[in-house]
Amino acid sequence: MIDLRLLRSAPAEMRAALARRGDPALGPLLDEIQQLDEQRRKQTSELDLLKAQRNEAAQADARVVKQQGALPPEIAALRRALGARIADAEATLRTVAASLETKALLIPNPPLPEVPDGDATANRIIRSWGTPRPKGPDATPHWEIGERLGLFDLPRGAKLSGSGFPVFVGAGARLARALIQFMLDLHVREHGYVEVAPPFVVRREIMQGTGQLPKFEDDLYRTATDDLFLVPTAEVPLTNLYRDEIVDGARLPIALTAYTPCFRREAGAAGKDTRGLLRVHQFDKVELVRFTTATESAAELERLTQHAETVLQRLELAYRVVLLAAGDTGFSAAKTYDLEAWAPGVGAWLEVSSASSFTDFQARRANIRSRRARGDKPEFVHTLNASGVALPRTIAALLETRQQPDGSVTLPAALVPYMGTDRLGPAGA
RNA sequence: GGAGAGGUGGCCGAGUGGCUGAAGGCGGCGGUUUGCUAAACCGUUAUAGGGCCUUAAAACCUUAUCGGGGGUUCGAAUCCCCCCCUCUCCGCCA
Repeated sequence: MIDLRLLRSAPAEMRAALARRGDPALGPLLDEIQQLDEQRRKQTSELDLLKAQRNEAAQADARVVKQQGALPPEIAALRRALGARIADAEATLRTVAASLETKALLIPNPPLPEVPDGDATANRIIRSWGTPRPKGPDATPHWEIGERLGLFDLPRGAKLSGSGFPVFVGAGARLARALIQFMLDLHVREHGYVEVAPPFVVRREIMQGTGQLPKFEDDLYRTATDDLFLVPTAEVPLTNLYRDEIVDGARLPIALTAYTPCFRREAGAAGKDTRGLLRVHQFDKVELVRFTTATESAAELERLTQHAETVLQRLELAYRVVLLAAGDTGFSAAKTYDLEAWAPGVGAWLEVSSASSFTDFQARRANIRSRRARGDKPEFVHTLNASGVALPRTIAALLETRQQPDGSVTLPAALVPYMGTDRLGPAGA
C-alpha cells in the first residue's frame, strides 16, 4: 500500500516515481485516489462533528431520563433526526473509503531512486561470479539428462496433475531433498536465520498483506470450500507472521527462513521458456525474509542478496546479479536484484532467486510496526525477502553445468554429505 | 461434524443499556522516602483517523476502537444477526 499522506504532501514526487514503472493507467488512477482521499477527509470531518453533537446530547439526555423517567417526545424526535443524518454520513463515508482502498491497493510500490529507468531491456548486470561453461554440443539440456538418469518424470507428472507438475524420482528426489536441507542448514548455521515451518495454505487477507491480492488472483491456486490460497512463495506466510503486531525494535532485524513448496498458476505464461523444469506450477524453494528499519533496509538488501549468492557459490554455479529496471520490478518491490544461474544446456541465464526490498509497502498492508525504543511512536517496518534459492532451475543449471562426457553428473562438495555420493549416474546412484 | 463455554488495555480481571477509554490488581515509567537495595506512598501509563497549526513536531480539539463486521436504540463493552478465534466434551481421523 502506498502512503496516502505522502501522496497528499508530495504528489509530484510520488507520481514521478510511479511513472517510471511505465504503466499509463497509474496516472488516472492516482487522480481518482487523490480525489477520493480528499472526499474521505471532508466526509470524516462532517461525520465527526455530527457524532460530537450526539455524544453531547446523549449525556444531557441521560440526566433528563434519570430525573423525568423518559425523554420528551419532541427531544426524542430531534435525536432521531440527528441519528438519521449520522447514518447517512456514515454510509457515504463507507462508500468513499471502500472505493479509496480498492483503488489504493492497485498502486504498486514506487521504485527507489537508484533503480534504472526503463523496461526489462534496461536491467543492469551488477556483478558476475564463476566461469560459465560454454554452450556446446557436449552441453545437453537438463530434460535430456534427467530422462537419461531417471531423475524426474514429466509425462507421469502431467498424468497426475497436468503439465508443469514434475515428479522427481530416485536420486532426483533425493537431490531435491538434499538441496533443501543444505540451504536451510546454511542459512540457519552461517547466516543466522530462524527456521520456520509455516502453513502452505493461507487466508485471503494474508495474500493481500504481501501484495498478491487483489491484483493477481488469477495466478493463485485456491481451495473452493474454504477460500484458502496455496502459497506461491514462503514469503507470504513468513512476512505475515507479524501481521497486526508492534514488534520490539530491539529484536530487529528479524531473519526467517523456510522451505515450502510453491504453487503458481502462471496464467498466460504457457509456451514461453517452459520446457523441462524452467517454468512449473509447483516447485520447492527455501525463502529468506528479513524485517528491519527504514534506515537499515538498504544495507539489509545487500546482506540478503549475499546470503542467496552464497548458496550458488557453494553449489559452484556461475551466476550474475541483475538490478531490475523500474518497469521490470515486481508490484510490491521497490528494488530487486535477480540472481541468474548459467545453464549451458539451454544456453540461458536462469532466474533462480529474486532479492527485494519492499520498503514499508507490505508492512503498511499487513500492519506490521515496531518502536525503535520504549515509548517511541510505532512506525512501519521495512520487509525484504529473497529466494535462497528456488529448486527446479537450480537443478537444471546444476545438471547442465556438471554433466560429464560419460553421461554422469558430478556433485559439488557442498552436496556430497547430503547425497552420500559425489556423482549422479547409472554407476553412482 | 455435533454440543457447550468464552474472547475486555502490556498481562490478570470487573463491568447486562447512559456520567465507562473503561473499576481493581500486576507490570512499565517518573517522583518522594532511603547510606544503598527493598518496601511503602504519590503520579503516570494505548492505537488510529480527522481538525487546528498554513514545513514538521509538540500541545490542543474531536472521532473511533472492549475479537471483526453489520443492526436495534435518543444513547451499546452491555441487546440482536453474521463471521473469525480459543477452550471443554463427543464423533471422525494421519
